[in-house]
Amino acid sequence: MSSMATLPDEAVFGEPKYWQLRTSLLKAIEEDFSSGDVLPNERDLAARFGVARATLRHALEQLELEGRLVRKRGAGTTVAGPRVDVSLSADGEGWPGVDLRDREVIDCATVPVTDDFADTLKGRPSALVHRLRRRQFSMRQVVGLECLYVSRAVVPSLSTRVPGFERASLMLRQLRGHRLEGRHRAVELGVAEAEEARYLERPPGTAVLVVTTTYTALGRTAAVTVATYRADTCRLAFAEAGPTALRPAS
Amino acid sequence: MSSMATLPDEAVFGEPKYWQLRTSLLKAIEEDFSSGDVLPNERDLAARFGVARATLRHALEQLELEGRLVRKRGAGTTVAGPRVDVSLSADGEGWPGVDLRDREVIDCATVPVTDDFADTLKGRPSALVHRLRRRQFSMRQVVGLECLYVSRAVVPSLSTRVPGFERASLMLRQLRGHRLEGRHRAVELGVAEAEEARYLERPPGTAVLVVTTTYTALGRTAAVTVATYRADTCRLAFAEAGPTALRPAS
DNA sequence: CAGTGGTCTAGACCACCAA
DNA sequence: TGGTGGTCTAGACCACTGA
Repeated sequence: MSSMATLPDEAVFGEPKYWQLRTSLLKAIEEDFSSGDVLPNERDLAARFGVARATLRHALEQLELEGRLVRKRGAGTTVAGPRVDVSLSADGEGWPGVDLRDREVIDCATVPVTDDFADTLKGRPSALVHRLRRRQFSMRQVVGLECLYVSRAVVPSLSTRVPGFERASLMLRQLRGHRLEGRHRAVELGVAEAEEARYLERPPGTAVLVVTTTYTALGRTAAVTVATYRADTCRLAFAEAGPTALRPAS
Repeated sequence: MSSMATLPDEAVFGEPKYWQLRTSLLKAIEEDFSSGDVLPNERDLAARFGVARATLRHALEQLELEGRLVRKRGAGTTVAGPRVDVSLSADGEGWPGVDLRDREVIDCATVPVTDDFADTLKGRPSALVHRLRRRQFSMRQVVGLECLYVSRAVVPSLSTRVPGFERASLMLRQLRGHRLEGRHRAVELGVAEAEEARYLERPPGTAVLVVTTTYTALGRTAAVTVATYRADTCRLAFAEAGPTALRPAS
């Protein structure tokens, strides 16, 4: 605790106060705290460092973004555990995964295409696509939200009579029946909108890693998934597997 | 401009003001502005929306994190262009890339291992590794910083007489001489520390996408690269290439 | 130099959680 | 119900950019 009592005396000029504060706090939580420990409340901490609460909060925000702290309204601020590895290549050898471990179907329906995919995914006769939304867990914690759009050119019809859960596995089975011709992935930073945020059990505006995967089959874009993972608690792992998967050095 | 003049009348309760503000601004910059346009200054904007400047700034911070705005101290706030695609699989079929297009060598030296890699990378006789730091450009803009650590078990010696630039390509050549046995990648969110931030031409604390790649050769961890990309302006693309690269559907 | 975004303060009130 | 983090305000000063 002592090491977090003060700011460095010889203030590094040009370094904003909130950044020095972050560094001091980071050192403190690494040395004097461990995963799950509760930090003093913001007002006390601010007083102890001799700064305004807003300044202290600025530092805490940084550390939360880095996944070092977990703050909960009404409760308190605790030291975070190490990030959870989310494997993106487990499903990886092709189509989206079907295994139900750590996955929960939210809904599966046929809906109008959202603007972004209109050009790549739209089937001829109509502008409808199948949409499967799933929530992904790891270590019993919500880590991400996965939204899979499937073109009707690939999976033409889907009975509405079947409940969402079974419709989901029906769709995935049909999808896997096709030969996958290509896949493309992109990762970028985003923020969770209201609904998304609720599913992730976080406030709106939370930073998320957005993984967009495009699947090609039958010579066209057959499906697209947009998966968002909590940036504070997740690390995305692309295990490019064993020796044989790689081209030998030339 | 008119659409950004006010907050929605029927304030969605439970939605914080800064979030409504973000949404209004986002709509405005999508409808009434285009890439490169300059926004009114923060004091004017705050007044126009009838909020405190801090609240307005909170909204702008969100939009900046999302890559929709670019704010520059002393200059102003402008609407950002689309994110730059950084291909991580171009080098991709194996060892770190050697091509010099869009790459600038910062330095190449033999240094003591940094704590994090001590266990995985350390060679027997000493705790020294080779370190190559490069800056990566795309469209003439700095997008990332790449730091490659190479075990001395794989590249034993490296003349200090040769200047950094040539030493770099010498090292890479030796590295590529080995057969690559495996590779592992992870992506997570981080923030740029002071020095890192300078290279990226951003203030400290800037959100970055951290890509950690581990290379296996000679039955051990031969090299590790830690690459950081500006999260606001970059999208990481993993082109998993053509049809043949994928396993046929079973 | 005037104008911009960046930092910091001191204080208020609110929404939520746990005892 | 008391204490926590979350939001918001009004104002000050600083550091930087560009004409």
